[in-house]
Amino acid sequence: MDNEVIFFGTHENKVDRKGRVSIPSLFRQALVQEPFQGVVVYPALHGLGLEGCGLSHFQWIGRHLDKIAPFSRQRERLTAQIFPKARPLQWDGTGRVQLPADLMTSAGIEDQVYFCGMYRVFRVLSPADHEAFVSGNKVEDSETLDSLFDSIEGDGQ
Amino acid sequence: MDNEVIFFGTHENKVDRKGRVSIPSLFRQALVQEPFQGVVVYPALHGLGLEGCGLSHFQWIGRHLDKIAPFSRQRERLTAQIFPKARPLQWDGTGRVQLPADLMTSAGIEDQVYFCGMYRVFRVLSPADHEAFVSGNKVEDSETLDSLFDSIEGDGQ
DNA sequence: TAAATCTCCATGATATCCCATGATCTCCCA
DNA sequence: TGGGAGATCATGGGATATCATGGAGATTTA
Repeated sequence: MDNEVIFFGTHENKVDRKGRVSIPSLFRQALVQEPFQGVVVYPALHGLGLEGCGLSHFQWIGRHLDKIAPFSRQRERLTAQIFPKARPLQWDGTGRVQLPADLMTSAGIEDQVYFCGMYRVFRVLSPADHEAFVSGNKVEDSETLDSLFDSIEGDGQ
Repeated sequence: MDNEVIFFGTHENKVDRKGRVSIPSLFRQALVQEPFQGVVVYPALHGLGLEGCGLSHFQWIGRHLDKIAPFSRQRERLTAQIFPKARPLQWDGTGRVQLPADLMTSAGIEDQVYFCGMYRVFRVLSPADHEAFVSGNKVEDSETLDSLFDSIEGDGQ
């Protein structure tokens, strides 16, 4: 394939009683060229479940934060939203990672998860959240947060 | 010839009981110069069946998403509409790919499909959908989503 | 020392590879 | 112009590899 990291498709996997999950093979293939053979996982910004990505995309997110004034409340809020709960998870020889208990709790994940490819990132959802996700029923965030996120610019043209 | 990818014609192929389909030889020839020897397939945005294209055209779609604010709701909605159901399918030595079960289900595909060349993309349709497609009877999508996609600009000129 | 984490191996299901077959198409020469 | 040899293509089936998953044992951490 190409060297661009893109996450495709929906993959239903089990969480065993030790909290291990297989990262879908397609996702690992997308990340083979990354220096860190693993994923970074954090609570999703808009409502449902967890979000994950490769380490280098996580660094790219950080660079977007760098565009915001260093001591502003906005920067602090966004940073607080992502980093304290984010974890780099390295997969083992069989492609599994161990989901931290606090992330599982905050996402309502128990013994089954859905991995949803979302271009540069992916979602990790409980069955219930996945159901809501595909049917378009979103849990609404606070308007305040929304407007914060919307204020960050894209790559432009 | 040029290196420009264009899909021509209509091709009727069988889906075997393993879910394999031959990608029409003409389509594969159109993609010989692509780095990824396969196609990306996803539910058609406007109505019927599945849509497919080469990876680089799909990446071009992604680059439009990159123009949208990274954490915005609009970006997330557009992404969620395409990527969780999109799959890169690499063809084997005989030019066949394996159609994922969820895509077959969502497109009502069983043991026979029609490939319709549509310039830069192509359709993969069940016999019934193909019938409706050629006779011009479209199933309409939600207006909301349509207007979202329509708001994305082309390359201009 | 108990709990948690990691490594390694086994297993069933699934997807992929490889070869065979007939049908169609192309090409070349009578 | 016709017809036969060879190539290409779609398709079928068996063999093989990959993947997700479970569990035992080793290693680390608290």
